[in-house]
Amino acid sequence: MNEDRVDRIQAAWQTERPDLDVSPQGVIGRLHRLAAHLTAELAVVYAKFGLSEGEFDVLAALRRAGTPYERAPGEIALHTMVTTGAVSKRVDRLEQAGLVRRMRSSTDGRGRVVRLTPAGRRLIDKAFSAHMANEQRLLAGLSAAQTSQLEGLLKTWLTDLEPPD
Amino acid sequence: MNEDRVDRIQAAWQTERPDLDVSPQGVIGRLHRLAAHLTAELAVVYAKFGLSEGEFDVLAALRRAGTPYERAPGEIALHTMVTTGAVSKRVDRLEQAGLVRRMRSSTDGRGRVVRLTPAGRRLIDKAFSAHMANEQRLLAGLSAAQTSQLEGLLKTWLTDLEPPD
DNA sequence: ACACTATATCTTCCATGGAAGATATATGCT
DNA sequence: AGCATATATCTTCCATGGAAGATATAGTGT
Repeated sequence: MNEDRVDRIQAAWQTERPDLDVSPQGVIGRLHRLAAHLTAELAVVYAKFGLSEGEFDVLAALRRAGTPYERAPGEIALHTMVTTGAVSKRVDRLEQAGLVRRMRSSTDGRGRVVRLTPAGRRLIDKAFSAHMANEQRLLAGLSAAQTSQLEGLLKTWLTDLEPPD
Repeated sequence: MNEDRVDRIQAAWQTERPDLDVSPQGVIGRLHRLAAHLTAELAVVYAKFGLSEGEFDVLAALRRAGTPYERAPGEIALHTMVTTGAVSKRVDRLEQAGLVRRMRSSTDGRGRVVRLTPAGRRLIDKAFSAHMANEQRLLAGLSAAQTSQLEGLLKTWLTDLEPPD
């Protein structure tokens, strides 16, 4: 197969540090570059709906919770892999934009609940459809067989790194 | 195979948006989660050497350039996938720490050259060895065959998304 | 040589998120 | 009940990086 940027990086290390086995970079380096490119491509679509990646993630987490489209901030933090401080600020911005509302938890005085407004629901539904179309496009370079093989390998690895619950 | 977090997210979307094909998330969602976990794990090792990820990347780019371990800031920006503004600040910090020096380019009055100091060279050599050991560890959950299959698929995809030079 | 445009780097301003502290409420123990 | 500890969220401070403007120098056409 043709040489890509990661191959060139590996070749350079091979020359400079022949004592090391740099083969892990073949996987980890490429995964990082892919993630960076994908993130940038996905953000283009979020921006069409006036959203940043973080805001999109929060709306998506609320939307897929199902009616009444609400979750506690701590729960959102877990789903979106950021701290509760970050969630707090994202929710501030979304609330400002009228896409979510903050309410007191009915069961825990310390708790709050973030709920999608009707406008938030409409926006995330449109944005998510466009998001999926975008992801399809980004995967178009792989055949169905390659995609499913890749999915299996990523799942195996992720399960290893991210123990169940 | 067992259900992981991404499966659960997909199942939720399937229920909420049965009109959409959310299969791309099986690959893209997992890739993002993996990248996030790996980034965090790798940063632990950088920190042992007093480095952030960005600083490590700059030192690594200089180190693998070979003697005399120097590159122009713009070149570093390309290699590390950040803007020249970010490189400028990273180099500020590294220079402050005595790990690199900035010099005028001998061939272009506009250009500067960033060069590893002997201390920088020593540090990145130690840090990079530890980094590789860490990457080996993170890949330990996959067999050699799985790793090489995964590498092939990622390379195919990356080549599609990141056209050669 | 001069003017215009292009390029390399740096600077400034802003957005975002993490870490740790602050606050309010819950829970458990005596 | 009362007190200590735990928990949920928010706030504050700081680090980092992007975008666009500022500066210096190159290159190009006349």
